Formats: sequence, C-alpha cells, structure tokens
Amino acid sequence: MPIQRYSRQRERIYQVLQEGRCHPTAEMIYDKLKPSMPRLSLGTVYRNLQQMADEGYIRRLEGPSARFDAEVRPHSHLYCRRCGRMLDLPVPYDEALDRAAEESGCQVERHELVFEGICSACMGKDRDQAADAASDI
Amino acid sequence: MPIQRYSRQRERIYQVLQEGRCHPTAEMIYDKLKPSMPRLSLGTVYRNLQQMADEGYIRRLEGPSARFDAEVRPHSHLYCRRCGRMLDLPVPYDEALDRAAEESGCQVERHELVFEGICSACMGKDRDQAADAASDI
DNA sequence: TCTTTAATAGGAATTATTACTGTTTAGGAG
DNA sequence: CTCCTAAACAGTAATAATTCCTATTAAAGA
Repeated sequence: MPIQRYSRQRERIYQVLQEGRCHPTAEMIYDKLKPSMPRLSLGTVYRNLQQMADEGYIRRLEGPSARFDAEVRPHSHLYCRRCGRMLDLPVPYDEALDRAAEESGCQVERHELVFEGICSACMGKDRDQAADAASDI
Repeated sequence: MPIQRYSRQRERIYQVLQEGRCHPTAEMIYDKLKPSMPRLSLGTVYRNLQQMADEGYIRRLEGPSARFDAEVRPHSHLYCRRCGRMLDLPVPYDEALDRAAEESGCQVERHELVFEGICSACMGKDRDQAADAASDI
C-alpha cells in the first residue's frame, strides 16, 4: 500500500477494515484499536481513512450530509463530483433488484441508486475549457 | 398534508422542495426562507423535514454518517432499519445501469446501490418474538 | 548515524443535527 | 367570537461527526 510512507497506525486501521464485515465508522475503528494503541488519536483514524479512500484502497460509503427531496416516487440520483450537486436521473426503478437482493434471506422494502460521475452541465464546461481537463477538482 | 396541524413554516419548506430540483440540505432551505421569514429557526426546518419524511411526503437521501469498507470491488449494501447495520449483499454490480444512466448526457464512473429493509438476522428474531411484529423500532 | 519531512497526537474548531424551554398559535368547544 | 389546550415555534444549548492546527515523533534515504 504505497501511499507515501508506512505507518503502524494505518496498517492497523486497514486490518480492522479487512477483518470485520461490518463497515465500521471511524469511531468504531478508533474504539477497537484504542486498547492496544493507547496513544492513537481519532484524527489519525479519520485522516488515514480519507487517504486510503482517495488512493482507492478502501471505499467510503454514503455522502457527506443528508439531503431531501419532494419527489417521493423512487428514482435515482447522480452525484456530480465536479459541482457537488445531486441530480435526478431518469433511470427507472427496477423492482427486480429488490427481489434479487432478497435471495440472501433479508426483506427489502426499497433501494437507493446513486451514480457518481460528471453531470451534463459540467461536461459542457469541460468542452469549453479543455485545458482544465487534466486538473483534478 | 394532514400531519397534525397546519403551519406556515412547514408549507413554505415543502414549497422550496417542490420548486427546486436540487435536493437542498436543511440549511439550504433555511437560507432560502430566512429572508422572507426572519423568525424562522433552523431547528424548525430540521423538525419539519424529519416529520414530513416520516409521513412519506418527502424522501430523505443518504444515511446518517459515513462508513468505510475494505472491499473495493463494487458491491451493494443492505441497511437494516431494525439493527442499524450496513451489510454486504451479493447482488452483482450491473454495469449496464451506468450505461443506461449516461443516456441523459452525463458521464458515469460508478454507482452505489443501497437496499433498505430487514436483514436476515433480524428476520430470525422476528420469528422468535412474533408479538413484537407490530412494534415500530 | 544523521537528516529530512511525512505522519502522528492531542486538542481546538467547525459543521451537522438534535434536544430543551419558554412562547405562540391553530383550531375546536362553548 | 372568545377561550382553551396541545401542537408547533423560536432561540439556544448540547451532542455528534469531522476537520484543522501545532508541536512532536519516526520512517527511510544519504
């Protein structure tokens, strides 16, 4: 995991993530490691998770803060990583997905489908300023 | 919208949600209404959004706090509303969904599929204590 | 071993959200 | 129409989640 430098803390954090299948929060990881690493700080956990997520070694689930929608009917969303907006997408709700998920013994009421990418508006801007294409917002 | 009682504040909050297609955060709604409702408080916005979401008049997107996963390969999740856990689900990643989403002119890199329901473990508990079935945790 | 600088610890600061308390008001009874 | 009561509000305090800041520690190349 060649991020920049090896660190005991990051290694242990990654271990915790690999061991349990529970998608722990930063705080859960902190609590788990604290006993064996008394000097560990919560900031370190957050920083390393962020870093590993940026590098693609782990995945970060869910967005930053809750958002709301007046449209109750299920529909999917696009999170534009360029402008940060959350847009509606006309991808139809596929109930078959729910039934497929229930194969594993759970009971599904609904699902949320969030795409990540660049919205059409931002794609347009890109075309105008092709020089920016390499920049990493 | 027969929640309990009519309130000007709730009406206006709902209006904002219907007008803009931007899935505003609670604070964005507050900022938008504050000029015309100088005594509006942020707590009122949060409370009414929560209330309307509970009643099903609006939808709340995204979960409570960020979680992390050591599994980088795309896979879907089940949020169990009973025990609050986020579990992996063996529903295969469907790249066709990304292509379908791009019909609208955006560029999609990946998607996140989160199911909501009751996990198999909690389903088991239900069977044991059928009396609780009616309770609303 | 020494040096350089990324990474850490610890705590302060920020942001998002909920909870609490006293005041206002919707809406039904008289 | 006026009065009453509980629901909803405003304002503020409290909590939770996350990031930022500064001095210190330590990885790893010379």
